[in-house]
Amino acid sequence: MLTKAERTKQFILETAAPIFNQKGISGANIDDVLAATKLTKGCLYGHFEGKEDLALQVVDFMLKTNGEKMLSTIGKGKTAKAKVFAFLDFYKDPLNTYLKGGCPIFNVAVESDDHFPAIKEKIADVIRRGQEIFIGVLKQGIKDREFSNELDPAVYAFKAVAAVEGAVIMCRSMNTAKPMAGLLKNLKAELESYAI
Amino acid sequence: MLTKAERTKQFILETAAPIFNQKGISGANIDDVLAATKLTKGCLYGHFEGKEDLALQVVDFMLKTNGEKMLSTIGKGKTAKAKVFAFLDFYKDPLNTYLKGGCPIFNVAVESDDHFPAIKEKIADVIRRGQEIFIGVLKQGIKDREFSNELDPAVYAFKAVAAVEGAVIMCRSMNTAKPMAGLLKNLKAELESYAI
DNA sequence: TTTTAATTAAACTTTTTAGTATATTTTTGT
DNA sequence: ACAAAAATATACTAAAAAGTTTAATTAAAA
Repeated sequence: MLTKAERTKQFILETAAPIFNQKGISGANIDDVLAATKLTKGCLYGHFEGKEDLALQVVDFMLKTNGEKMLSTIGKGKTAKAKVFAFLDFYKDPLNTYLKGGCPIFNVAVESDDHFPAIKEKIADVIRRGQEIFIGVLKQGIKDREFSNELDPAVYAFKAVAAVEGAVIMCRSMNTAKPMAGLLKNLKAELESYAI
Repeated sequence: MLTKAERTKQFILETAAPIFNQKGISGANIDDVLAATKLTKGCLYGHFEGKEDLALQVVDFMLKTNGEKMLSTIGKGKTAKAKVFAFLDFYKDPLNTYLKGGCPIFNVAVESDDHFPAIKEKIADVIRRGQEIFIGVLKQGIKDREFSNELDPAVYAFKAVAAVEGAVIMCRSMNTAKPMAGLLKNLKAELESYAI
């Protein structure tokens, strides 16, 4: 069992995550977190060195959580096609993401791009690992004769992620999930066009 | 000719734009702008009411500039296909965007999503108008027998923008333009598969 | 059931950033 | 050349956010 301190720290991270995901690292502030957790400064500073430390750990928490959810989602698919479809459907309701504020990877990617090099590198790692996994699934699908070898795993994996994530941002801005549905149908149809 | 005041204001906007585009609205600060412009507070506050006013006008400036560049780019294409290709190539070098820091539309979209409703609405308008134009080009292409009517203009337009913009973010994070090349080739090939 | 760990409460200091004021100097358009 | 406009220099104030301190209280693990 977790100690009280560990549970509190976890609770802070869980509560701070949507705040940072929505307002960004620069936009979020300690008082927001204190208000949301209803903890005091003394307590928060007992668990984190300061805002920078908190921000870093919140980012780590969001990436870890996102990775787990994603892996568990695609893990449910037995075939390569099922895994890809599961991935595609992960953000099928972009207005209502499991973590308030959209996809943390891309939110943090945009903000860290130019002036948080350490965080940027973490995001880059996550993206690269995601691509490797996606490509691996597609290659397995080709090996298993699920897909023809006309399918280019690297290109499809990159396109699928870029398109879905770009779509999340567009849909959230326009406040409509509609175009996402058409996109997912299209990306699924494209994959199926390679089915043997 | 512009008055001195108008030229200075324009200069401030031009200089502040990359700062806001890179650091975000929350992350950018007045002193950054003063340092970059080498102007004094008295001067800056003579042209803008405060940071919020500056941020708003910087966003307007970025969106206007982006729109002009984009329109002029696709305007160079004579055929629908050429126009779409021109759009696709707009961010073919995502590490080196005309405005430092990547695409301002998506950067601002991500940041404004949850806590700058007025700016969010501006971005949504820009995205909607962009989609309308893109769809219009594709419809014209179908009308002109450039493309078969199997092509779904709304779906392709949305996918192309989402994918390219998502790719810009991914490439910038990973510090490589490589996957963008594969994506563009693929999106072009897909469009050409509808050529009559 | 202690005693150790965690948390609160409240009043602070510090730092950063935004914003103001004004007399002086420089530039511009006429 | 001159009056108006623009920008500077300097020295502020104000506000917001970060971070500190410590004694008192509460809750948890041994």
